[in-house]
Amino acid sequence: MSATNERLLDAAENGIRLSGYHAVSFRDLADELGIKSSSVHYYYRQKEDLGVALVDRYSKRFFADVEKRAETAGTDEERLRAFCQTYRNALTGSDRICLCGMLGAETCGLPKALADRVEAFFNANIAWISDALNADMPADKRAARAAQILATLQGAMMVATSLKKHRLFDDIVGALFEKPKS
Amino acid sequence: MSATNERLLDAAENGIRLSGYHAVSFRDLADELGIKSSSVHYYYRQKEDLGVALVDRYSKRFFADVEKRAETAGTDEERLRAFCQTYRNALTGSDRICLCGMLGAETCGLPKALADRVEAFFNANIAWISDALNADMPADKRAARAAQILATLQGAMMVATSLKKHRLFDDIVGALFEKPKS
DNA sequence: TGTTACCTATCTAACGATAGATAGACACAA
DNA sequence: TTGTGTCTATCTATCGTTAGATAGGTAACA
Repeated sequence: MSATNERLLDAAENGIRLSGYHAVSFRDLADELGIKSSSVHYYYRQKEDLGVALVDRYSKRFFADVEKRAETAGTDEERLRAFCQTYRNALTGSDRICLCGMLGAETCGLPKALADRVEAFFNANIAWISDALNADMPADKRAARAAQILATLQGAMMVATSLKKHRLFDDIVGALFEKPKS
Repeated sequence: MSATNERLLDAAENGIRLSGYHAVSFRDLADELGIKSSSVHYYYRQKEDLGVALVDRYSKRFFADVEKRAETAGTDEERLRAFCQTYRNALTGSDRICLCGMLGAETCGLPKALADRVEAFFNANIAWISDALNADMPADKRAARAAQILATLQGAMMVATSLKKHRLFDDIVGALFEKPKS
């Protein structure tokens, strides 16, 4: 992949994570890179293609990061914390919500191929978390708990950036791990 | 407020909750109502004004519904459940995520006046939930727990609609109230 | 009563800006 | 010479927005 292509994906990812799919235009991306918008079409024939490539790269990087962090984790809870840390890093490293969080909200207004990738990302998230949950939890409860963790992470990013209080993300996710007083 | 004005707000709210602020145009709204886009400008000079009016109406209706449901609630937990029920009804009654959930994700791409209203909506949410939380919880933990509940609700709407599994919302929110096994 | 003035709600028509997209030429490197 | 990457130039469609006309209703006034 060429350097320009990579810069293109970077710019598009930033823009979408900040303001949404429909708020990002080929012209803006081209201007940011110092090229012409027709050159953007050279890399991605349609905007939809750019979106799909974006989610693919994002998803690949995301799970690579999760796996890397989970490698050194001993317990189930440590694996879960590693997962949440990937989200946290995505937020605090860029002040932007998850790419798929944004696209997930916009689902109904997206090209089908793009919406399908986002759906796949979420399903993979839930599958990963389910695996990390304590095995003595019944299977159906594991799925619900996994979905809850995913929803909390996504919602926490959205609320925290919207309120411009990034610490809120930590507070929210921290409460997720709190042991109930016995 | 005239009937046309009301239909206008309805159409705009539906569109934004489905696909986002930038995906909704005055022309589309006008077409849906069977009027001209210039007539939309008669009611709202700028798109920003329409957005602000939309959040104001949404917020007013939202808290009216919450209060109505909470009226008959005896315990703190019942009040909280009433709050969540308002969200659930917004989702299942329309297959759309929260208006402010969508706008919150798009915050960085919105006119400031609009982003401010969304922020105010979330702050009011957190304040309401905090009040409903058990008073013997320390104040700072109440705020974190309130933010967590809000984030979970918002995230649950997004994930559930994105995966087209609306039952998932109930599973997620249900897990929020689950008593830990002692 | 008749007239004048304003208000409401809509229209036609157009503005400049921007959207996504395409065709074809050019330069350069393998 | 073939492919890669970028350009110029352009297209059609749509964006938010504005100006100005029109018709009907209401209210004040002579």
